[in-house]
Amino acid sequence: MPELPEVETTRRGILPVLKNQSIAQVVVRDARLRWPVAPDFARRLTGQKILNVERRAKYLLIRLSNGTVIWHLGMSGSLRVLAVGTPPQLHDHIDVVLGSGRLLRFNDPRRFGCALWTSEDPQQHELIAHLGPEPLSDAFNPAYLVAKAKSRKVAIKQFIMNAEVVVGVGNIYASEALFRAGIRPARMAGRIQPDELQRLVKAIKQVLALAIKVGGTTLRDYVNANGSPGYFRQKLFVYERAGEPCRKCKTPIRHLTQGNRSTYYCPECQH
DNA sequence: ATGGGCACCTGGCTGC
DNA sequence: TGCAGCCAGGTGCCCA
Repeated sequence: MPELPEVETTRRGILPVLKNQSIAQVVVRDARLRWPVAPDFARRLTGQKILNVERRAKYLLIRLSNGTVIWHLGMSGSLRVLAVGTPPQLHDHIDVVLGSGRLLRFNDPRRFGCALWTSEDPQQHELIAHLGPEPLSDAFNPAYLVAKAKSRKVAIKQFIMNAEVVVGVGNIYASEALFRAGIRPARMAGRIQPDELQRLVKAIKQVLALAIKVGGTTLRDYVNANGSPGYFRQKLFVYERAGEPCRKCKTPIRHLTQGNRSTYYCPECQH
């Protein structure tokens, strides 16, 4: 479910609630996530103070006085803030109960998410250390992307979805950014001209920044920390719009499959 | 090194 | 009404 804007929206929602709180209790109802929740997860967290909530790629980093929780929402996960005593529902796998009388509740129907405690520097964690630059940072710039794309034969859409190239660009925003940049998603990355890649860098930054501004995209079940949906769906130009008229030129939007994922583009606006 | 395909899992929708 | 088949915001891993 969540791409970078949804994870960032979640981070901003939970940060003020979690910051400087102590963890009174942790309830793990189902440990069968992508990687099983460690048997000592609850014990490691209980009694710790939450110092900050950061984000790297689509991972939330919950900084505690004794370490860090690396939390990923997978395809269908969400973190919500609720009052202690709120009855758990189906797929509510983990509760982090705070001293304030509120709790952080993790719901994840498909269980592709994970929650890992580490005492080490999370930036050095094997899931995080090898990741490419943050899309909204200066390190992600045209010169970088041009160098990175050189002689790469993968389709540009799969290329920008590769977290080693740039993090945080998922299936929705990859199609949307390519539309905004006017680039066809199936073209080989290494054959895209520098000026086009420059437009693409700009488009990725713009689309992600705008999506964060409006709270992300809710297609089916994404909700933020307050249980509210995101409003970027209204601003989608191509995603899930196959057959519908392009918002710029009225040409029907096309669909294709790349790497087992759906891609959408306008045959008139993208070359 | 690179690219491609599959696996993990549940639920919602479609069409027979 | 029931059910098989297909699809879904991610990403690690295995194979050529």
